[in-house]
Amino acid sequence: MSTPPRICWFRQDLRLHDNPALLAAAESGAVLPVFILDDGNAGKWQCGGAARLWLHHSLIALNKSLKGRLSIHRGRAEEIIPRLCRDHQVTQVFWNRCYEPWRIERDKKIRRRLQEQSVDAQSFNGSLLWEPWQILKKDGTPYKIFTPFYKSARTNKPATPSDPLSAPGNLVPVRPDSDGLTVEDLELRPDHPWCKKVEQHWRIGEQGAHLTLEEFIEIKLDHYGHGRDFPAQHGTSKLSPHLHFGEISPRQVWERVSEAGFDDNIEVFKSELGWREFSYYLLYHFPTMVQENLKSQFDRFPWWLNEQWLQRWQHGITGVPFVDAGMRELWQTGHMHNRVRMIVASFLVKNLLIDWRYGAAWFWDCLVDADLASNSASWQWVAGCGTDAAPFFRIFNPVTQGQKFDPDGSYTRYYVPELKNLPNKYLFSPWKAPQATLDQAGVRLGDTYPFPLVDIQQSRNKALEALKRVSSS
DNA sequence: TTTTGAGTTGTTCGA
DNA sequence: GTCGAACAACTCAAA
Repeated sequence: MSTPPRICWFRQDLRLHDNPALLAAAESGAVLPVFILDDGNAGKWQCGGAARLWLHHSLIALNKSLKGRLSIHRGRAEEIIPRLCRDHQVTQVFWNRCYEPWRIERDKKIRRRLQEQSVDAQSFNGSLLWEPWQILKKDGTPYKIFTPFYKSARTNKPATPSDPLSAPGNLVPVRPDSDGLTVEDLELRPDHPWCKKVEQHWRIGEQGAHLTLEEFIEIKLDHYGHGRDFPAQHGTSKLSPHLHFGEISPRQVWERVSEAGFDDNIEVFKSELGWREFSYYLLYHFPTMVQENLKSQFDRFPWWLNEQWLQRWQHGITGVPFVDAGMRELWQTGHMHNRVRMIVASFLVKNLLIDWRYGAAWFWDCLVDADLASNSASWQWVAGCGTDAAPFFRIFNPVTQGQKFDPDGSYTRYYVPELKNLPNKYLFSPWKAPQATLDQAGVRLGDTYPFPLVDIQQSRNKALEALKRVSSS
């Protein structure tokens, strides 16, 4: 090897196409592609269980695209990257930017160390449509409300995001034979039957991401605005885990749906990409939001942690069928339909009065698309402590929501089969069913299916009282 | 500085 | 069954 390779450090961008760091690295000569599992720096925010399973397969796919040359490591990146540079006489390192507070800190440290050993480090935008620092109010401070943020992003800046890049045409990945670990060595996939169950729902990797996008555009996009609300219809894009790991970029998604035309459905879908951007934007400007209430009045909120209630929520045995269906979907697939996420979250926070952080932690471990920005921002939104959160009186009624958005009950019956013989009228509130109806459906409350943990009306009123006290001070 | 209108996704009650 | 109004008060963004 005459000239030393350049390092392309893969992080949340496990793809070859529209990868600006990779393209720059491949511009002249060989590339040493690197991945590091850096649990030490991530600490509490290391990749959760379900996401690790995803990562396992995504790395296998990426490694394959790189002809098996991905150099895989585990440990502290601020030690590994400089060491690789020394070992292989590397003088240039390329990566795409990440926005989690711990990653920003770490990357700064690495940049300094590389500078000390005269290695040039360059970073790029590979995972956002707009950089968080590009979009500010006239007074130079960041937006806190989605609508003006999104409007500003789409009008003041380049109205459409920049075009995606192609994959490098001349990619020569190199990896010294003895270097690094295998994907299996990272032990991301536990030996557990749960894995097989989750895996069958997904096509993981860059190719799978594009298949998923094309299918979405083909089949679901033209009624997305309405269809996305009905969990039994599978009307959402299911792109979130692909986007989280960067198997596909938001620029690529934006461009493809733009090519599909212009109508309300496409605009609604684009605004969902906008919400993803806004979550990253908030995380960048308000990094404490992963742990702290964005509205500090909520520091006084009388959360009440009932461990048993929390566990029953986690395992989908709250006795409220629509909530249980969602929690079981999460457990079985590593995913939950967006509308149902709002409902189970609202139930935890506003009916059980359990702190949103416990809910966020459970989602973090169970979701294949667990994303620090989206997870934190969305939980704060539901709990009402986010900057532009829902009005305090907006509390989802899990019975009404079930009747409205799972009208034939097929989603709920699928995940809560012990109620499958109940008529629609009582499917979402079995506690109201006459005894004869329960008997006929083979349901024995308190035995085959639990009584509800709380009374929906009473717990709602309790939350309203608490919220009233928090906001008037 | 002051003012004005608006703020993802709801529910309930009463006409 | 359908429809509109009420549900707090506050903060944000822009004029």
